[in-house]
Amino acid sequence: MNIEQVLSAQISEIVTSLYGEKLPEVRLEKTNKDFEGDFTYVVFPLLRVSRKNPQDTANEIGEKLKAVGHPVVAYNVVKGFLNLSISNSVWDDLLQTQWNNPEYGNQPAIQEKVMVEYSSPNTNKPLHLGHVRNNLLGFSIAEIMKANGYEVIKANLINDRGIHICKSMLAWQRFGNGETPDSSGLKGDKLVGKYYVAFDKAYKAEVEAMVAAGMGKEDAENKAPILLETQEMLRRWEAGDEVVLSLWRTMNGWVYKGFEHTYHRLGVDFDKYYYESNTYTLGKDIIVEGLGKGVFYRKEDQSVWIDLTAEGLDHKLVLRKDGTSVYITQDIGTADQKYSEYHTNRSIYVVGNEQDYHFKVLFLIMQKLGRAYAQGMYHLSYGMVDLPSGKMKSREGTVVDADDLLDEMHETAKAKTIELGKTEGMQETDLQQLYERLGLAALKFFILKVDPRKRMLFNPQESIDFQGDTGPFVLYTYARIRSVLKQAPEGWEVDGISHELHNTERENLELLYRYPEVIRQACRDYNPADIAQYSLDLAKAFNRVYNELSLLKETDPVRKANRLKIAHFTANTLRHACSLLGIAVVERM
RNA sequence: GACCCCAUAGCUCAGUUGGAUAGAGCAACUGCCUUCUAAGCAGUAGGUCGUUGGUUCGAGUCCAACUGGGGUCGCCA
Repeated sequence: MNIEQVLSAQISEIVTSLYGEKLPEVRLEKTNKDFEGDFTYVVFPLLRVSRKNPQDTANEIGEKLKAVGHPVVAYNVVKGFLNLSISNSVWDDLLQTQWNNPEYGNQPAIQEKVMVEYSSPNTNKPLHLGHVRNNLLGFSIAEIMKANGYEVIKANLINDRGIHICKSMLAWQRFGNGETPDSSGLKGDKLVGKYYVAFDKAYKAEVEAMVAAGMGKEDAENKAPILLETQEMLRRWEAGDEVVLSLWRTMNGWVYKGFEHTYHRLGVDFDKYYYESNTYTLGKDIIVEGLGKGVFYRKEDQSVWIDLTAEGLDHKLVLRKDGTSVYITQDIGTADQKYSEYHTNRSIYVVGNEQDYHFKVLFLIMQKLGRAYAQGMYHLSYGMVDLPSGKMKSREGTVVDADDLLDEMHETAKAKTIELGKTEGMQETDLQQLYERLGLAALKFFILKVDPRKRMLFNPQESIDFQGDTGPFVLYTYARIRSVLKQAPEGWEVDGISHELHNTERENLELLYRYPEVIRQACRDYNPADIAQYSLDLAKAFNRVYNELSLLKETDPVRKANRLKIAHFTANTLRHACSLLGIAVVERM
């Protein structure tokens, strides 16, 4: 039972005895910084039963709480706010039992499995900043769920087939002259992306020529020879044409190699890969099942639909008139497949908010089909990363390439580090690792500290900060603590009776105390930003301690030991929080 | 046209289930390194929380309308 629960129970009991009314729940808040106290109880809602003014009501409760003896040692009342000060022994107890616990914050294992599907790239172009946000969110959510006791399966559903890949393939056939990643030195995904752009260029030229020759624009867009040829290529792919399949395998192979490189550098990984070339036929049998159950209906043209007007949505096509599947057909089939393989209690889809409607429909369909697991499906819908000029568009080249960005971050980290000149005597390999980790930390923090649901702005003209509320700041605080601890003399960990805590120490401990709840909250909200914001608060709190008080030079051995324990505890927690964000700490910077 | 999301300081973002005088960082300005890492700390300045109503002891937070931005809307994924 934590302190809030103890307090809530005490208050509940006091209120019942004073006013004879049982409270549904007692809500405590963290006391505002400008007031004395640790927790605040707002008494306004109580006035109805206390029949006294706010001051008297609060005083009455405060007096009784204090009389209990623990944990409240003092209180004050401002208007209707009852501010409670908690005994130092609470913080001391936390410190002595947890300061050296590297697992602090982790929740006990629960018997629940969750699949987190993220990344899910198309294989016709390289990854850009939008994918980076997806990857970082997916990875972080997976880590957060693990810390909350879930068994997590990270899945990547690769969109490896379809008209867009055929576009790259056709353009390569036509303009590529046999170019390969080896022959050109280009990363595989970049090479394929290059031909995707080449296709678009050739296509636009054809359309333009046809329009100039007098054809209507829409007509031209549908009848451009290069497009017709691409559609023919897709038909041959579906028919199992070995020539097409072989080219498809080769080019996808290049892309996977390129992706693997970027994933590895980003530090994300997967337990399970799904390929749409395998899953795109799934779901048709479920459509039949749904027709039998009356969930779907068939139109005269043989296409199959679901009527969701009762749910405030629309009619939605689930199978084309020619019997081929659409996007949602696959997702219906894949959902069943995932469940039959893993029997997950929850399934999280990390996908952009442009697909909000799609997932709303998908989840409804699974429910109507009577799938019990539908209850645990969740769409982690995140906003786009916009540029000052607007949306990123691959075809138009207005994208921030993931690899380029990572290189840039590395170089910036290097320049800043050299400028500060604190890395004397470090090995070259260690320095390279430092630059890479710093650059990644800056990027990851920049992305993860904002609410996933909101769209965010990235300005390539302004480099991502290394100062202020940033990843490097958190790493700096960690490295600073490590540096101090390295210099601490042997045997500093003396035990002793608790003493009066300095304000900054107390605030540091209060934050440490909150960490497990932050982890639970981040899981409830599916929001890594909770962790990021918290780690900033914690780092700031420690830096205040550091600036106001001596650690190594403290003469009182017990105070010194406790202060170093706070430092150690903070470092552990920062490292833990960083790991949930996919950020690796550095021992020195 | 219908539906969904968003709007907080010059910029980028926080703001717990409705609570006290709306907070950080960046940019600007002022202090603090012959003492544990100054990628830090302390401070100054910067706000009609898009607008107008409503709900109530209390609204940045909830409701409605409006304005502005983004997204989606039967055969791309």
